Amino acid sequence: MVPDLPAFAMDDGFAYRVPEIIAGEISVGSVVRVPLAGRRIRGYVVGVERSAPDIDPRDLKDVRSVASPIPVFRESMLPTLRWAADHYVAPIAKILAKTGPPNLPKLLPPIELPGVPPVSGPVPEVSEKAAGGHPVGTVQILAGAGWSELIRGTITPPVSAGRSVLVIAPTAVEAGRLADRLVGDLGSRVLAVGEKDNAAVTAAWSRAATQSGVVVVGTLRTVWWPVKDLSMIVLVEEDRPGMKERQTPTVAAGALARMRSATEGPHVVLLGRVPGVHIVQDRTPLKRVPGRLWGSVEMVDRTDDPPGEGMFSRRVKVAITATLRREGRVFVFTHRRGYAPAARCVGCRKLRICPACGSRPDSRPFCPRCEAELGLCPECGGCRFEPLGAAVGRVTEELRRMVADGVGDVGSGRRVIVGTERDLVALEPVNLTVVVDADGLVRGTNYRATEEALALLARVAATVRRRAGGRTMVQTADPSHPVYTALRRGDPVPYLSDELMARRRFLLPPCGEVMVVEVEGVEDRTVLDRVLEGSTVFGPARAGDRIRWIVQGHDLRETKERLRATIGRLRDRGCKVRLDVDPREF
DNA sequence: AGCACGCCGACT
DNA sequence: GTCGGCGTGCTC
Repeated sequence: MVPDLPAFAMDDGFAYRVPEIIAGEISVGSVVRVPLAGRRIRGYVVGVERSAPDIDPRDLKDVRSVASPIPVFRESMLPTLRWAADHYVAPIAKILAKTGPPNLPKLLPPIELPGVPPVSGPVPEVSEKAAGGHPVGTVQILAGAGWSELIRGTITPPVSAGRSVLVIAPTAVEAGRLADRLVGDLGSRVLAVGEKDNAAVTAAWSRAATQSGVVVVGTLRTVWWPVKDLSMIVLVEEDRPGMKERQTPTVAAGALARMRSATEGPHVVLLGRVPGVHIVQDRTPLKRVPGRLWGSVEMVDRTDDPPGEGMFSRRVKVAITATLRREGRVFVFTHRRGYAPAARCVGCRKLRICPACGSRPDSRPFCPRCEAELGLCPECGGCRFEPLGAAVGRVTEELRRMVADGVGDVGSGRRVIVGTERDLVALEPVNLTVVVDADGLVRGTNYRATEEALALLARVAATVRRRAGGRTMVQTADPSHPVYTALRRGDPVPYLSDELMARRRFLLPPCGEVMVVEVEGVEDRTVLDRVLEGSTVFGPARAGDRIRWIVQGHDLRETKERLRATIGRLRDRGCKVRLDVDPREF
């Protein structure tokens, strides 16, 4: 039994005696209540044995009760869960806690499931094998549109064979949208997992754990669920930020799904426009669905512009006004990095201005320039402020000079919409999309900058209505860059192969391992010296209130094992330790 | 995570 | 002399 206490010291767990009366209710994965150090705590059963090998049975304490009528994980999941604890350097209790629902599970009476109308999918051989329970591994589907139909076709054979599937999207909005589309044909088989209502999430979890033939549709959290008869895990755009946990342990849905696939047998089906570089490394089979991955892209070389042209090239300005004249809609994409942040009131959307010095402060309570207390919004008295890319403000201003008041953000209903990455999810298709400064993305300092830029620009280029002759104009000063070549051709794969070669040369992921360690509350910059010996280390360096180390190596398993003890000691001393394994950026 | 046990400084 | 600070260690 592993106590539900987030400390490395609990990893080995403790042995307890199981009283006769509850013996029938206990199995691996049960949540139990046990006495420990003079109090009662919750714990997870990780093994049930006839006798404890190295302890006198008379010294054992009794399990007091079983808290969960359904085990929160299966014995077959334990290798994956242990792997996650090692790989992400997390206490096993923290990992085990992720498998269960937010509240205690409850037994639900089984429901009658509707029939499944037959539909064919893009990878019939994988679907059939999933239906028959014969594992094959991972496949990547490259498709630009119609994702819900593709998923529907892919999951139909296993679901009609009475097996279950898990469909994971990067955001709750996208998962909800997918679930809505699948409900049409699959009805009550679809378990839409929201993010807010804990009772509803618990009910969906309980259903998925006990009744096979269902389709769980949710976000990252569901990748841990002990879905009964799990035959397939579908990951939509596994490389998006939403598919990796932000806090320690920084688990990536894709990595966990692959590990579950290897040990429990479900197939992994990846769906997206631009797969990650690791797809080439792993030789994951690719299935291209007919049709373009994204709309047509036109590069606009800004070095051709006369000086003083402003934010938009002449060609782009002409295209914007022409689109508006034809009653079309325009999306102007910009990004925040490289610009000073500003903030606006969540209530009245007015820009926040410091009453003392007139500067444009961010969301914090004090002015970063003059340190005056900023207080409530002077316009409406609101107390919440959201960061606003200064880029969005400047782009909006410049566009207003061109098209008066037809400019707004997503949801404003205006004909010209200015937005960033986070606005893409809610954006309705447009006739023209403009990328203000693509070079800012491609030339990021991050080792994954170009890969990320291609994936993001592909999503941006997918916002146009293709049938109506829509297109994306990308402003750049470097039009021959390989990312733009891939973008123009509508094919990411050759670029990914080249990028993999470059990574191999520098032992960067996926050809090597990287990990970021951040410690808050220690002054001694040598605390990790001995632990990190043998790996390539960058740092320590200041990162806000923390000290940061970047650790790189061919294989960091031993380093991580040593780190467990050191991190445990640091946390016991009250230091905050953040560990980002396989970081998206460094 | 808690809680006991520990060893040093400021008090009736 | 003791009350109490919270650093180290243990919990079947």
